[in-house]
Amino acid sequence: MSVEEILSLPTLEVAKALLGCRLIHASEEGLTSGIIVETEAYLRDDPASHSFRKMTARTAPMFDKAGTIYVYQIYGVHFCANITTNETGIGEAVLLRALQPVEGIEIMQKRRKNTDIKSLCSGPGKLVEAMGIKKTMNNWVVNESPIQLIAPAGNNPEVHITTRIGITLAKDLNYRFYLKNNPFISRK
DNA sequence: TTCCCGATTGTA
DNA sequence: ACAATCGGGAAC
Repeated sequence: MSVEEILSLPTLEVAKALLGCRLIHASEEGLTSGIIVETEAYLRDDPASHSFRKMTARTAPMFDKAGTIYVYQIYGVHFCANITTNETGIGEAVLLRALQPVEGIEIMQKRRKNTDIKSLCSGPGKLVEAMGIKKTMNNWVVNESPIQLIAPAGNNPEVHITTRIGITLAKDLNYRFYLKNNPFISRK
């Protein structure tokens, strides 16, 4: 399946199909990339979603076309990155929660001040920092910017589905997806 | 304009 | 177990 095809799927399917895809950032500092190993879906009728029942200035990127990047600050400390899904006007997105580092590991380690490869991208705030994703990249579009996405060549990986992490509303929905037995996910 | 709190992380 | 830290969004 091509990236274009993946991004045209319903949000929950995108969250699953993004697993195994390669995320690349060709930055000024150099190129970093990793395999997406963990995601979460946020839907429009989902109380835990920033887009729940309304659009605001902050969440506008979630309502843009599929492939738009939504970057927001959390806890006043960290940033998280989402890939928007669905057609323009529908506020849904997939949160990138963990990557398996592939290229530019030294650059990631420099950004993260951390030498343990397992801890480089094992969380939404961690991967954003390691990949050099900035708030200014909010509204960028995948494959129309230095942020690139490449679909996997091989067959379908085995996927685990669980409840989402760190939320209180709608905490029982099984909207979290990760690659089974992958050591680079945020939590077991 | 005030107030509350979160899709987290690193340290104790 | 808990502090760090700040902007969005709702309430007043």
